[in-house]
Amino acid sequence: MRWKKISDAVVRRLPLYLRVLDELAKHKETKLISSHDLGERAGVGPALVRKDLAWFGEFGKQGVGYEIEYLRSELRKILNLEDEMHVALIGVGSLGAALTRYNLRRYQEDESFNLNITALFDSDQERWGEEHEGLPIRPMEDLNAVVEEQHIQVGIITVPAAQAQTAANALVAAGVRGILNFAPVRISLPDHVHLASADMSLELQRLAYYLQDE
Amino acid sequence: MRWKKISDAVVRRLPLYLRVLDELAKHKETKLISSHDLGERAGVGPALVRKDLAWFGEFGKQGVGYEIEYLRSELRKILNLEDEMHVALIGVGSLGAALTRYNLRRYQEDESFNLNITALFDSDQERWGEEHEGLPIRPMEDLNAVVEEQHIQVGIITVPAAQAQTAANALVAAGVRGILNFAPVRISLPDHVHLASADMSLELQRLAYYLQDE
DNA sequence: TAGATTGTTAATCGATTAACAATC
DNA sequence: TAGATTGTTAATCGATTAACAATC
Repeated sequence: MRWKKISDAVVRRLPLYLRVLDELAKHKETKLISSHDLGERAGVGPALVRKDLAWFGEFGKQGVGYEIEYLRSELRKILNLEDEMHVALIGVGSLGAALTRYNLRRYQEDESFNLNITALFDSDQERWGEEHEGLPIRPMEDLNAVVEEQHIQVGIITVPAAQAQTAANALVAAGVRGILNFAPVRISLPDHVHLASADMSLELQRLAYYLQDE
Repeated sequence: MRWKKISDAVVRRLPLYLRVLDELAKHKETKLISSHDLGERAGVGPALVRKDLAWFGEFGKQGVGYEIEYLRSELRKILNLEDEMHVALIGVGSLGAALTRYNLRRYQEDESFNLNITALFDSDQERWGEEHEGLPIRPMEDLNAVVEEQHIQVGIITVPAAQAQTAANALVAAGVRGILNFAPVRISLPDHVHLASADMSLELQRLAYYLQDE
């Protein structure tokens, strides 16, 4: 599939829409949804919902709305969630271990959740061979080989801040094309590798701002 | 302090700037930084750095730049990070426990990090009384009392998706004014309570989009 | 003084919202 | 047919960038 230059603001909303549709599909109460209703549930205006979807095709019927199952399946195609995506996690401290557990559980419980952590790495020699959720903790030296073998496309970084850039470099060198960073530092990546970040301390500091006065 | 309607886009960048300044202050190699250099390290254009800061005052000197220590201390005031902020965490599963550990460590190691988890809650009776990182796990019934006693202003939600809204409601009722949500659902809050979210699955789904073709 | 860099205004760019013809 | 809702274009709104006078 190929659409030219969709803005990131649009791409960020697609998973929100998908989540609403997943929920509705599960309950099977209705077959149809309007842009108004979908927008309300996703926290987005109705015009924006229609505009976002229109970038990718015509999925609705005038006067009727969108068929939930159909739109859901189209969104899964658009987001590239049809095939399983393999993920490597670097840094099996308590946060890394928790995310692994959390992800595995979601993967097992939700048949349509295709994002799966399949390999764990840690630089601490003491941990090598240890198992978490059935996965062995491997040395960083194995990264290249495992990424190739398991067709890993994404890496999650849960190492301390000081080691995050090194971990990112190793992932990039191994051929990963997306990185989700939990470490509280900015990491630099070449243009062809995409970055997502989940930086709790930035979010908390932002909240602190809004707690002032009033 | 009171500035009228600063856009959220601006507020989100302030912690990035602060992080750069913290780092520079630690190494003590230079006393001054230009908007160009600060922007480069934070991943933001120089004009935008100056414009962002100018919302709050005049912190630089023409021809010279910004004094690192001074700007850092001003940003800490602006972001409301001077006083300690107490945080309650709801849902002490592996993720909640990991975040507690992670936060406590940061709090202990970094003298200027003032965000501190001081109370843990879980709805599972089995866990009550159990200790994590020196904090007892409490029943939700205690929330109101503890929030008041400990002057808790922010709540972190790490319960399963199905219980996230209930947890949020309880936090709001207890008087919390900011919530950081890790559960993969949208939660609704009254206008006076601010929301931050760290939703790993949304980020991974977004990455999946960018992994397509090329 | 000459060079550098701020604070700020004006210009540009991009994203959201409003409006409406098409049509189910 | 009448009512509803899409897809899309035009209008608005907001955020970023460029430019430059002020001044250290």
